[in-house]
Amino acid sequence: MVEKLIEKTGPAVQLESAAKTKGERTRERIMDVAYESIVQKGFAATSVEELVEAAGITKSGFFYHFKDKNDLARQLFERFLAEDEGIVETLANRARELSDDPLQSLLIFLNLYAQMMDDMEGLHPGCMVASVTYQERLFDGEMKRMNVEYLMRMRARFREWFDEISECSQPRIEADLDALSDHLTVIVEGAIIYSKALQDGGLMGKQTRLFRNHVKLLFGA
Amino acid sequence: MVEKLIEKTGPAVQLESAAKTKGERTRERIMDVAYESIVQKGFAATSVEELVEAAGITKSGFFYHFKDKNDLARQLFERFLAEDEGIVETLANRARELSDDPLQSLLIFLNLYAQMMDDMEGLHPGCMVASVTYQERLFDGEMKRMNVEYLMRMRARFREWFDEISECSQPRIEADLDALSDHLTVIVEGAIIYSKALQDGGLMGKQTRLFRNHVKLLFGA
DNA sequence: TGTACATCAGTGAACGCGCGTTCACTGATGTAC
DNA sequence: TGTACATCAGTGAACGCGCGTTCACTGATGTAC
Repeated sequence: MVEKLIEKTGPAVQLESAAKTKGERTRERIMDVAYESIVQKGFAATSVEELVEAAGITKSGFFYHFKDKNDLARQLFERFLAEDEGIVETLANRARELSDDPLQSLLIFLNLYAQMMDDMEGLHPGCMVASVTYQERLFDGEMKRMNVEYLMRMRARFREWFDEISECSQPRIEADLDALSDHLTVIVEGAIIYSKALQDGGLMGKQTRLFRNHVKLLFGA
Repeated sequence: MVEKLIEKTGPAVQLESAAKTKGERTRERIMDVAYESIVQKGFAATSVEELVEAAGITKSGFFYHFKDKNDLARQLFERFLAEDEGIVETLANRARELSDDPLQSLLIFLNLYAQMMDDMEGLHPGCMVASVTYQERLFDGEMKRMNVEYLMRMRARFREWFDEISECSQPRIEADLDALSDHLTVIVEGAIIYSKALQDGGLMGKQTRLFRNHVKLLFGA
């Protein structure tokens, strides 16, 4: 078992997931059903009772794994943010490999991102951000801080990218690069709400491609 | 009193608001404090108790005005949708008056809309859409239907505008006009979440102006 | 103008249900000697 | 290899609190005659 793990070159998260104990599996099962329920009904409307029923344990079993209900929310949010940033990181790296030109690589990235959304065709982890934001009072300040820091990292990432692009090609009209750096996240968050309301999973990919068009028009030859 | 009302040329809603009875004033006071609380903490986290305390009545007084808690949500959502569409209608009409060219009038509209957001600098009624969407299970199907119909009317409104624009000036690159018609609503919804999370009211106006830039780049000379 | 009745706009107390949380206990698994 | 102990991963029952909701009642205002 140990030898097999050492052969792996993946991140720490993979090592952990391979060496799951019974307790860890249960804990993750709770988090899985909780995630599903929270993005669909919101945190307040998700009861511990229904979670433990879906996870096949008792209520007290839940409190063995989580200090209280907020603790579950915090851990869920943490896991989601890590996943989401992992995806963006992966797609960004792939896009960078496919082109040396920053504009081209961003356009490739946006295509990859939009494609991923098309494939998802249902729940997007980004729901969590909106969920947390709309019920912030329920959660502790730590979650709010995590949320802000996540958004700032996203902003910084795209701001850098746009700075690189600006060095090569100048924008067709004056551009607010800070606002533009937030724009993708804003669009994705909005598209999630919209697609949830209309029950139309194809919307998110389309909205992302509009942002791609925008960038293309702004910096394209 | 009556003569004064007849002189008014405003919409029916103004006539109503001028002839408020005591009960209607209380009802609206409840709705005002409820609105504030719901967009800040969500519907589930807003208790009837705190609402009646803020409104200065007793719990039973609340149930004199509303059948149950969902009834409050439904009435609030109805009021919000009417308000929001009123604003869009007003700004659109003003923009149409200021220019005969559909592209120019849309650009003017977007400026007016962005300016309104700058002035608001805090809560935007659009919060309600996200609030409802994220807690849909709590509400009845009627609210969901209202939400969908609202979004479809917004889509249709902008779709028409873009069709007009397309007749005059052709897009610089191929454009998905349906997606583009949703784009403003998507951006506004996303920007509300973003600005709530970051406590930065200036974001919504900036994000709206990005959409304006997008349209300008796409159809501009 | 006064009286009788109806409606409006609530009050106050109580209820019951579900929720998050606790606590004493337990069988299974792991570890030391 | 067997025994003693510790930790893991829970169980089951109970609790108390707050919430939405109900219901009998009431003072103030409006209306008919």
